[in-house]
Amino acid sequence: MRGTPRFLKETMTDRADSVGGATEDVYDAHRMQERWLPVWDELQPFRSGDPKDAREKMYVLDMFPYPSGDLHMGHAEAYALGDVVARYWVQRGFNVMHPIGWDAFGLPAENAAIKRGIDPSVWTYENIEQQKASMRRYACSFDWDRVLNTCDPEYYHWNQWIFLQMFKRGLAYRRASQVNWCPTDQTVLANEQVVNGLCERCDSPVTKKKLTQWYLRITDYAERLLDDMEQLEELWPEKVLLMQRNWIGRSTGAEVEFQIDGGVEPVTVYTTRPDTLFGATFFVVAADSDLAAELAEGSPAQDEFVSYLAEVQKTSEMDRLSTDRKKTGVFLHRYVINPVNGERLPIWASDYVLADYGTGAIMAVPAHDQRDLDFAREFDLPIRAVIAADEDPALTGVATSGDGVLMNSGPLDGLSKESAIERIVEILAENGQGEGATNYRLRDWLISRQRYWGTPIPIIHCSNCGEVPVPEQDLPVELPPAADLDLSPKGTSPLGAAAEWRNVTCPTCGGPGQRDADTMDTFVDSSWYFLRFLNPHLNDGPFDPAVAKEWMPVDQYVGGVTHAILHLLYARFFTKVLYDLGMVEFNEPFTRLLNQGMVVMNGSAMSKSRGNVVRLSDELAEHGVDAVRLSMVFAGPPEDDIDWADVSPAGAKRFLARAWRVARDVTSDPDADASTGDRPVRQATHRAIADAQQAVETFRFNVAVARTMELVNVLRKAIDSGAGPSDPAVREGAEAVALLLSLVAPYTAEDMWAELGHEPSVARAGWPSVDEELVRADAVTCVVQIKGKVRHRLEVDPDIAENELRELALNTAAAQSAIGDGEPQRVIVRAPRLVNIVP
RNA sequence: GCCCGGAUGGCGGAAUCGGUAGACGCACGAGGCUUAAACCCUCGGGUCGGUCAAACGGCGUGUGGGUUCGAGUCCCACUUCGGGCACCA
Repeated sequence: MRGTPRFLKETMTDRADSVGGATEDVYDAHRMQERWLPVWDELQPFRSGDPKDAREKMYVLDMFPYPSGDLHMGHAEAYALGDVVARYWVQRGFNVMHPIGWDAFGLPAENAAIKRGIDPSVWTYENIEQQKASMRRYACSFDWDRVLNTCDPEYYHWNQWIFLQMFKRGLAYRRASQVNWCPTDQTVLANEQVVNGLCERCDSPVTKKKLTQWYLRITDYAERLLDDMEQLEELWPEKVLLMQRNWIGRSTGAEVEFQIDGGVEPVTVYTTRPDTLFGATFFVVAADSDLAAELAEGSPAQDEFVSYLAEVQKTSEMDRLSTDRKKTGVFLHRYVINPVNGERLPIWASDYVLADYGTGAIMAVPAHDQRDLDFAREFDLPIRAVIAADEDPALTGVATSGDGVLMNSGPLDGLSKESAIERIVEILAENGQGEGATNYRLRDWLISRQRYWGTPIPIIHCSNCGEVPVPEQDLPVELPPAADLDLSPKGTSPLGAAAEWRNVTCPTCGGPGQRDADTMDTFVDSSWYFLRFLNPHLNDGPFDPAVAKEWMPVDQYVGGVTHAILHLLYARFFTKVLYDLGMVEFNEPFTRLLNQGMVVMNGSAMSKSRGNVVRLSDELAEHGVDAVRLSMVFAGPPEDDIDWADVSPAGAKRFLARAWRVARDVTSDPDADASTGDRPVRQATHRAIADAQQAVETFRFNVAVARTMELVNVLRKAIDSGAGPSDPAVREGAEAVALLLSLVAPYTAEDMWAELGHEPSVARAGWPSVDEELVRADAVTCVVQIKGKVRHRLEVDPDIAENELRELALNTAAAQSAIGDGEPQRVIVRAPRLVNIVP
């Protein structure tokens, strides 16, 4: 201990010498860290690239970090948990690949650059070096030969390459649409950057703006993204699968064609309730759709429509989301014809219909859809019920949307909802007026960003040839130096000002062209990085398909639930695209997924503004790496949040010191024959190993630690007042503790291993084998219940026969007094644990 | 509003299949070691009653009901906390 006065240290050393001659007598976490780090650097116990390695392969992956400053408590938890899994499988004899890299592109680097006038790359690489050093000290079992940074041209080269493959197949395309716009930062925002309608950076209300942007056609994969989740059942948290299902949002219904009165082209609507078609009393198109503008053109309502649209565009996202907002809209003085009954329905434009879902137009059935009803009541439009119900929606203001018998619906009258849907789809199909259809909530992925620090989009715009892909041999398109550019937000990409970089000749016609000035969303980077780890420096492709066949898919992925939707969905999408390109033979990238919770403080997320940030570096300095890691792992189930206020790294350290002293106290030789040792101690040891093994494999790491603690308690007692320090069973137990602890507290485990006379590294020493004979108890306690209440306890042989146990139980005084003279009504025997007597 | 998940001592949490509720730890208390303190070692504790202490008994896993010989675990209703989605037709 660093603060221990000198004279005390000497006293303790004297005592140690008199006991057994151990070189160190005090558990000193910092001494251990200094002692073992260089040894591990030398041994590289977690290198995984040897082609001659015969061990079975296992790919364990932690979500890679964004390099914003040094590691924090969240990292400490995530990497401690991932490390337990990786180190466990190494001990079990697997060839574990456990790589790490940096998700190094992104806005914080650019913000820091603007603020301090330095190059984003300088800030980024400095942080990476700092985090790398911290991870090394934190004893993460990473394979340091596989490090990658997504901001390296050798990495984003392949972002561009994959983008071009998608572009060639029509999966990457540019279109104009309404996007989230931050008026302060003058930039487009991704959906995930809009928090409660506010810009996550500057908190200004987000509005919509029509811009031409690049998209990836993830909606083409909606069906497969949904269906392939079957493979992940039981292997991914149910919660994540559910969130993904909801996000994709499949719905089934029908598309119905409506003729515009006096028009030529029909308009199609999507509805999940085609059975209510006879209840349609008006028609609504999204105010910001092209169709609305076309219909308004030349109509008496044109001026009104134009000012309404302007109003809608100005409306902040926050207001738009408010639930009790009044419905607004404009009557376009145009009509559509209801295909089933020929009725003329007035067409309205409103912002409650979304331009980018379905067809951007709906048939309104106010009696059976709350939104339509609200709108109808606002503008005095007719309401016609077509499903029988007790209440009249026109009077109550509450739409009846449940099941019921159809009425006022011609051929559908008297049918149930289900059969009416079936029937109407048949009728529409026969008349060529519609068909059954499926729709998804999922939208195409907007990937272009007006930012500097990202992957340039490898497209050249040419006035003759249009969008021309940069030839593959010219990749990567590297970022121009930041020094000459103004990175401050101004609504267009900073790259636009890099004239020399931007103006190029068109690869197709040789005429003047301009590079696309936008960069890619950083989620592109993380959508395939797990494949790049296989060959992080490969020059002629993103990865080697043959190597991918050996290692992929990732056996165990570990990361925060914050990425439950976006990152995991995008990575699954990319994997399916690569499958279609013939580059991989699997269609799901992550076989098993473990979501760890967050580290919070006093119930809320740590943040500077709350002033409740616990600094990892302080905790490490005070308690040592192992104690912090152990605290994280022992605090509770990995998927639950950890409240640091409830965690005791001091207690963890106390336990580690206790374990360490047990190893130090062992006096037998390393080759002592355990089978001659004390049987109860041996039983405790083997039971602890068996339980811990089971617990680790089911992610109950806290339980594995508890079993290790129990074993240490048994060993402490055995040494002090039982079998004694020379008993071989005590050595066997201490060695088991070192091996169990090697997953959680690598320094302590290594030091114990050395104290026990073994060579490093304990991390590769192998998992102790369990002797089943020792796991079985010699005697178990059997409870005798009378009507389900415990009245007596018996010590019995674990293999006792049911009859025998029954007799024993019936002969107890408790049973006798309960039964009296007669026969018991019922006796339930569950040998060897329980007998329940019902008198 | 819709969809999920949870609720166990002062606290974090354990508890395969419905079968001894509260493992392990934190905090706390008592004792031992020590001139003393810290460290360390041992012991204690759900709660109410009972007792010098114990034995022993009643109650007890958010609330109310149900199924069962037996429920923290299964079913129904509710309370409450947390998460996701949110005008998706």
